[in-house]
Amino acid sequence: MSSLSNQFAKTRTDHASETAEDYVEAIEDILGQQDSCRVKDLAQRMEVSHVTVTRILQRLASEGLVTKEPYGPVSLTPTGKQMAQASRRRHELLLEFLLALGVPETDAIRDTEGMEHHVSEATLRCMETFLANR
Amino acid sequence: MSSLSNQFAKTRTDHASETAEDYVEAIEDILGQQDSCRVKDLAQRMEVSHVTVTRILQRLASEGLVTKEPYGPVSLTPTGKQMAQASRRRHELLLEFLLALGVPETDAIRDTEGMEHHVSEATLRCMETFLANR
DNA sequence: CATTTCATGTAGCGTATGCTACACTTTCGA
DNA sequence: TCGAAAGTGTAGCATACGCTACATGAAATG
Repeated sequence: MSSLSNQFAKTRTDHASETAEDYVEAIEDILGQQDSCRVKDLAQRMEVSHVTVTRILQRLASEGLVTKEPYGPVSLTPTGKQMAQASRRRHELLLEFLLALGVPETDAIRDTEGMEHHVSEATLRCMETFLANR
Repeated sequence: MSSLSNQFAKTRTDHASETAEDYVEAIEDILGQQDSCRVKDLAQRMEVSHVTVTRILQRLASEGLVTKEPYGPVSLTPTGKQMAQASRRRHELLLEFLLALGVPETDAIRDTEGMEHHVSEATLRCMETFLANR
């Protein structure tokens, strides 16, 4: 029961790192489609105002995940890239798993967004096993 | 891709209702174990200060989910009970599913806490089907 | 090259959640 | 029954994220 309570607390203080993961993943994604990632691109993608993006980018920069000059484009640091790729792996694996489970694509995509930050390595491995043996 | 972006936005504004679900579920749980649920019980359970609990309970009361007199115990309204039971169903089903998938109990419990608020009805049904056909 | 337009930055506000410190109620035991 | 202990409330602060409004930089266009 204590692990349960611990998790309640953890969940609540982890929103900042969830946001970090969402952003670095989005940045990597955008950079895979176009040559630069701008505040505007992120604002559109995340459906928030550019102000919110700017502030979050400042925090991510202070955490060493992104680099950005004033009025310049956003890029990922090596640490940021690493986080983005780990996040992406979870994202894609989870989505594939839900689809394999029979979840309609619309729901699977939606659920993946919410769930991806809460899936442990252990669970990911079980999902991989499930996919391999299906 | 737009449903993906929509979900980003939704995820970010849904923390309040996630908290509501956590709390009503915890309250129901506590009331199943003892005759009354106090601020102190919730504070211990959620591992936050009693101040945080008090404030959240005020919000939940204003939303019609709980009732509470000053210095008195907490109880669930019919609406609150309903939310608690729906939340509990998701919780238990998800946990059972993860265990059936082979996830170690410790990880399964932890993951369930984080994921339960992000699992759609569609996915829950698929998990039920999986459990039935295993 | 000037002006308009688009992108970005900053100021300032709101909500939700977290805390410590202090005040007040309730409860319990000497 | 009265004082200490436990529980609860309130004040005030911090962080994260959301916004609008306004200022400024950059880019595009006539």
